Amino acid sequence: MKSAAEQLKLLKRGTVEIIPEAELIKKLQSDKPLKIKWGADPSAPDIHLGHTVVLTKLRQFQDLGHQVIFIVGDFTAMIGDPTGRSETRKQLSREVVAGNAQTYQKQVFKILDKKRTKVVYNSSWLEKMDLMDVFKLSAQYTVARMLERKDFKERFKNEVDISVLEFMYPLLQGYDSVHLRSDIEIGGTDQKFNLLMGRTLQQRYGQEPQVVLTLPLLEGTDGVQKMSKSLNNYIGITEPAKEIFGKTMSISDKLMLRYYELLTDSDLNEVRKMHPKEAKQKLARILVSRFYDDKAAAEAQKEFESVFAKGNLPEEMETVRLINTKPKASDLLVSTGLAASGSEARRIIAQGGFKVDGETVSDPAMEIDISKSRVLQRGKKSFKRVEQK
RNA sequence: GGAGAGGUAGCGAAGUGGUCAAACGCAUCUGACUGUAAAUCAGACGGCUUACGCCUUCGAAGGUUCAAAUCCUUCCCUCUCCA
Repeated sequence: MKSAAEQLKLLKRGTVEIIPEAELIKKLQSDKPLKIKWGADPSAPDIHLGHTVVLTKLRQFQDLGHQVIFIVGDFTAMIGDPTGRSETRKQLSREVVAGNAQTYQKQVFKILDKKRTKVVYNSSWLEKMDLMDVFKLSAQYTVARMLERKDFKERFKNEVDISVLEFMYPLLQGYDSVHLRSDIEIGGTDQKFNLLMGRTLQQRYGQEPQVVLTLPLLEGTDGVQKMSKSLNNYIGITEPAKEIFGKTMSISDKLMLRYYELLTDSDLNEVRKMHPKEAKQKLARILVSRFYDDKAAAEAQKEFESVFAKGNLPEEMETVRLINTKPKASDLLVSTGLAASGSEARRIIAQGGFKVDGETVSDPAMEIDISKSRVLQRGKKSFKRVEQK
C-alpha cells in the first residue's frame, strides 16, 4: 500500500471538497482498507459520462487497495430524491427498481473493479425498520436544517411543494452510512447535503463519522445544465461508439476543456495548444476507447469524417420496413419516426430538411417509391433506411 | 379554523368577454455560415389538411352569453399571513 501522503495526492485530484481533509489523512494513515460508500439511485438505469466522474474516483480508491461498497438504493429509489430538480419525483414500483438495479450493476463494472466492490441493497435493512426506528431517526434532524438544503430552500421560497416524504430521503441515505459504518462517502457536489447527513447521523449514533468527498458535476452536452437523461443532454456509456464519438464532437470548445479536465488525465495546457477540432477528436477517441476499445474508436472517427466532413452516408443506419409501397413523403417521415406528427413532417419538408437518397423533397404529398431501399435524411444528423416489407 | 394570492403551451411569463391556437423570452427543430464548435442571420414551433379551413387546448366539471383563458357556481391543488 502506498503511503498516506501519496494516496492523498492522487485522491485529491479533481475533487471539489474533502470534509475534513485532516480526518481523511488520519484514516489513510491507519493502513487499513477503507470502506468507501457509494450510493446509486437506480431510478434511471443508464450510466452516462456524468456518473463516470465519480466512478473513476472510486476506481482510484480501489487501485489503492480500498473497498467500495456499492449501495443500490432500491428502497430509497421508491421515495425518489429530488436533488437538483425542482419538483417531486415520481415514486417507482419495486419491480421497476429491481430491473433497473440489475442494468445499473452491469454498467458500473465497466469501470469499477469487481473484486474490490461489495454490492448491497439498502432495502435489506431499511425495510426492516419499524415506526419507532423511524421516529428515532427523524428526531435527529430538524426541519429548519433540512430546509438549508439548496433545492428545498429554493422550492420553499418559490412556493413549489415539498412533500414530507422527501425529507425522509436524506435521512435514509444518511442512515445507510450508520448501518454500513462507512469510512468515506463520495458523490457529486449536488449530493453534499446528503453526504454530510451521513456524517451527522453517524455521530448521533455514536460512530466515527465518515469523511465526505465531493466531485464536480459534469455539464451535459448543452454546456449549461448538468448531464442528465431527462434533459437529453447526456452521452451514455452504452451508446454505440459512433454516437459517443459524434456527440462528443458536437459539444462546444469550452465544454471540451471541461470534459478533458474531469474525464481524462491529459495535461490541460497541452490540450489548449492544440487546434480545437483536433483536440475534440482526440477526446472523442479517448472516450470511445474507454467504453469499447481503440479499434472501435478509430472506426468511429473514420465513419464520422466520412459522413460529416465529406458528406457521405453513414455505413450503418437503422432500417425500417414498411408495407405501403408508395407512401407520401410526410407520412414516410412519421412512420419512420423521423417526425413526431404529420404537422411536424410537413414543416420539415417545407423548410427543406428532408432528403431521399440525397435529393431534397419539397412536396409533402410526393409519393416515394420504396420498392427498392431508400435512404432518408432528416436535417443534418438523422438518417434512416426504408425498405418494403 | 380565519384572511388573502394563485394554477396559461416543454419551461418562464403576458393576457381579465370577441381582432386568442393565445404576446414575449428560453429551450427545441429547419435552413445559411462553419470545425455536427461558438457567435450570427432567416424561418418554424397543438393536431388534421396542398390550401381555404376544421378540430382539441389556458387546474377539473358545470353554467351565463351570439361569443369565455377571461364572468358565475362547485370541486381539486399550491402558496402567504393569522390562529
